[in-house]
Amino acid sequence: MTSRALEKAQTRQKILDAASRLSAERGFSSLSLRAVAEEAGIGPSSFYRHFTDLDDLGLALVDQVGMNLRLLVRRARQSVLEDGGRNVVRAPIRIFMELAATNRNLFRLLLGEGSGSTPAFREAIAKEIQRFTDDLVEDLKRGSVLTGRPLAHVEHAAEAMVTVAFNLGAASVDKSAAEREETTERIIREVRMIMRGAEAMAAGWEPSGN
Amino acid sequence: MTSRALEKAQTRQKILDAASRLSAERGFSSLSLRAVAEEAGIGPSSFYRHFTDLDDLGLALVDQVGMNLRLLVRRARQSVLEDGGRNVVRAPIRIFMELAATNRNLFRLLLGEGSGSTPAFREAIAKEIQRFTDDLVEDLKRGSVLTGRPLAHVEHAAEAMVTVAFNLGAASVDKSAAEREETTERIIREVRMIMRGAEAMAAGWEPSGN
DNA sequence: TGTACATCAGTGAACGCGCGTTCACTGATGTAC
DNA sequence: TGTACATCAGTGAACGCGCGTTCACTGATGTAC
Repeated sequence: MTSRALEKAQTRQKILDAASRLSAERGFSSLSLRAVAEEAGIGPSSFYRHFTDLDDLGLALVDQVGMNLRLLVRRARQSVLEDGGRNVVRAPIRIFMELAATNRNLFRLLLGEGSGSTPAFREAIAKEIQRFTDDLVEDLKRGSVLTGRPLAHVEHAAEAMVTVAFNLGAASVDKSAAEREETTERIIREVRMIMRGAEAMAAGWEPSGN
Repeated sequence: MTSRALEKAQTRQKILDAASRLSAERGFSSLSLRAVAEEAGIGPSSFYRHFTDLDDLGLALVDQVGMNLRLLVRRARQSVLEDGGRNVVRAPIRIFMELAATNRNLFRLLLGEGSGSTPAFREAIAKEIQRFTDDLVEDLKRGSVLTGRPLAHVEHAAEAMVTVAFNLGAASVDKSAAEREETTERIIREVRMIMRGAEAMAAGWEPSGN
C-alpha cells in the first residue's frame, strides 16, 4: 500500500472513532457531519473523501459491530470447548459483557438505534443480530446433542436469550462496574431459566399443581 | 371549565397527537419544534403556551404511554379472571399486542428511544417499564399461589418476559397484520418457555442427560 | 536517477435552509361591578 | 343586563446559529519515461 493510501485509511478510521465516541452521548442518529469532522480533526468538506454521507458512515460502523460479534462467537466457542462444556451459559455471557464493556460505543449502536435512523441502518443492525442468533442456534443444537438434553423450539429459545442479553446488557453499559457485575449475574440467571424451560418442554415435564 | 381552558386543552392534545404522529417516522428524538407546531396547525411560538420545550412534551407523551400500560394491566387481569386462569399467558399477550397495534406511535416510544434523547426522558420510560414489570411480578406470585405451582426467581422471570414481549412487540409494530400475528405466537411461546423454566427451577427439576 | 506530469486527500469560503427562541402585538373570552 | 377592564392563547416577524453540501484550490505523493 502506498503511504498516501495508508494515510487515507488512517483518516477514515479517525472519522469512525470520532463518530463512535460522539454517538455515546445522544445516539448515532443525532450526530452531525460537522461535529464528527471536528472531532476527527478534519474539515467538514474532507468528510466526503471517505463517506458519501452520515448514513454511509453508519453502515461502516455497523460492520465494525458485526466483526465484534463474530469475534465474540469465536471466543465463546473456544472457552466452552476449553472447559469441556461445563459453563455453557456463564462463560459466553461473561465474554459478551467484557466485550460490551470495552467496546461500549459500538455495542450501544446495537440497541440504541431502534428508531431514529434510516431503514437501511436499522436493517443492517437487525441483520447482525439475526446472524448472531443463528450462530447461537447452532451452538445450542450442538450442545444439546453432546449432553443428550434435547431442547424444544431452539430458535425461539435463542431469540429470547439474545433479546434478554442484549437489552439488559445495553442498559448497563453506562453503569458502574459493580452494577454491570450484578447485571451479568441477572442475565446468566435469566438465560439459564430460558434454557431450563426449553429442556422442560422438550422432556414434556409439567409442574404438579392443584 | 371555561371555554377558553377547554380550547387550550384541545390545542395541547393536538400538539401531543402531532408529535406522536411525526415521531413514527424517525423517532421522537429527531423531531423539531417547528415541524410539530406545523403538524399541529399552530405557529411555532404558540408551542410555548403549552410546553417549555420538546423535552417537556416528551415527558407528557411518556405519561400517556404509562396510562396505556396501566390500562393494559387492568384489562389483562380482568380477562384472566374471566376465564378462570386458563390463558394466563396467551390472553394478556394478545391484549398487549392489540393495544400496541392501536397505539403504535405511543408504543414505539417505549423502546425506540434507547439513546437519542435526554436522560430525563429515558429515565421516565425506564420507570414506566419497571412499574409494569412490578405489576407482572405481583400477578405471577398470585397466580403461583392459586395454581400451587411455585416459581423460582419471580423478579427475573418477569424481567425476561417483559423484555422479550416489548422488544419483539416493538419490532413488529410496523409489520403486516399477518406478521404481527406470527410475532404474537412467538412471544407467547417464548414467555411460556420462561414460565416453564421458572417452574422447573422451583421444582428442582433437571433434564436427564448423559 | 531525474524530470515532467497526474492524482487526489484535504482545504476553507460560501450558499441557502430550517432550527429554537424572543417579543411586542391582537382580539376573543372572562370577570368585577 | 351592560360596561369597563383584565387575562391570555395564539400570532408573525425577527434574531443568530449550526447544519449539509458545493467548488475551485493547494501541494504532497505517485507514476511514466
